[in-house]
Amino acid sequence: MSDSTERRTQADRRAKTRESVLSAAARGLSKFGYASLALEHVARDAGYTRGAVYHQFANKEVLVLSVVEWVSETWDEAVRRPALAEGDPLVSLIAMARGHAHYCRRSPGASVMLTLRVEFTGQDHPIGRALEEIYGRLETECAGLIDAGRRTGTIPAGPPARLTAATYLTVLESVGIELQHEAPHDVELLERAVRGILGVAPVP
Amino acid sequence: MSDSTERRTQADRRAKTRESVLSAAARGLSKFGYASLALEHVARDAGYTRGAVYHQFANKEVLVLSVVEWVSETWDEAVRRPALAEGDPLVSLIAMARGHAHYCRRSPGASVMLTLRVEFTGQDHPIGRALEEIYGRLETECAGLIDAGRRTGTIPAGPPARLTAATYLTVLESVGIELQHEAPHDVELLERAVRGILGVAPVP
DNA sequence: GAGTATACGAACATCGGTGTACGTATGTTC
DNA sequence: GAACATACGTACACCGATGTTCGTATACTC
Repeated sequence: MSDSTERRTQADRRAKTRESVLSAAARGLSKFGYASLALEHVARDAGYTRGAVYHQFANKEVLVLSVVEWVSETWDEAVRRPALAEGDPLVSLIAMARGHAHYCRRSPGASVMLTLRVEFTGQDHPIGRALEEIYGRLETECAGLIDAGRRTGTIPAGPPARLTAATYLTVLESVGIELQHEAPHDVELLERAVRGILGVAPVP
Repeated sequence: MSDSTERRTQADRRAKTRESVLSAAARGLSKFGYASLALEHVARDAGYTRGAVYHQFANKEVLVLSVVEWVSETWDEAVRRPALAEGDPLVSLIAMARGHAHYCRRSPGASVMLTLRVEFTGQDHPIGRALEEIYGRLETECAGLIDAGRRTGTIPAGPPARLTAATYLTVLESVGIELQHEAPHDVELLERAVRGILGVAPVP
């Protein structure tokens, strides 16, 4: 009988377990944050015990770092790349905002990143450093887009590109999460905020 | 000898201790959040031991609730009231944003509130409820301002006032904190974001 | 100034959570 | 199918942090 509990190969079994645990850990992190995240709860939520979790991940820190990496890659594919595929810098920045709002609707990924960032900023911790790395790269890239748009003339002059980019990203994150269950106004309000930061006129 | 360690009356002594502990707890919360906040660290930072803390506050939860109340009242006086003193609703909303940016520069209060809100949203916890209470009132008030401004015509139509207010407050909080060490661009970028959300033209 | 209340420190009991050691069951290789 | 490797569960040791108890010093009352 080809029951659902049938997992033939070990690689399959391993992959399925890791995915379940990563997903449960992501949900847990978005609700409880790192410090209050109990691996017992994560394991239960994934349908296993802590033994399985510790078999797949060396420790709590490694598990969460894996979640961060996983979320980061997912977001890259779903939001960043499609937005960058647009030709114009301004169009890219707005597309990224709208794409992010849609991403927040269906994935706890953004909540995970925000929660961890709030928890670890100002600390000296591997997870904090991993987040800084990811956000730093993104900030640099967005600053580049802003600079390009300003040279082209589609984006008016304003505060330093780096700070404008930091503001842009912070707003993306917080507003996307705040309004994640308020479609369709999430997209509308996020675009309004972003246009304001960039200094371009409101949509008509 | 009138040394600095001289505290005559008991009420004075008590008040001084409570203030020191509250202030240390606020700094600690903004850095570590609730779960990772060790009362040993707070007491040390305030110049006492845990014994003093537990003498003044029943437990960790009560201490943090006191911090929340204290921050809330401080913010009210420094930011909300002066802004509401302005006649026009739109002017009030912008004044509140600018005032908040200044508040973030000098006080960890906003960081405390953000950290706690991220940590407790989605939980059923007294601290979470206290925050909901405070933010709910503020949101209602801001929604009222937006409605008023729209009736007057200084604020153009847009998404529901309640959601617009929620977005406004989220942005206030996150941007204020993100740029707290980036004067003078903090005020500039925060005003840009807020104007965008409200749908009013960028400042010239 | 003797007695009482308040402020604070020190030591202890307790608990939730992490990480580890070990046992069992399910695949894999020859 | 026998020997081995991998997946997972169970039980235990350990640690940090909370909250409580009790002792001591400082302020108030009469």
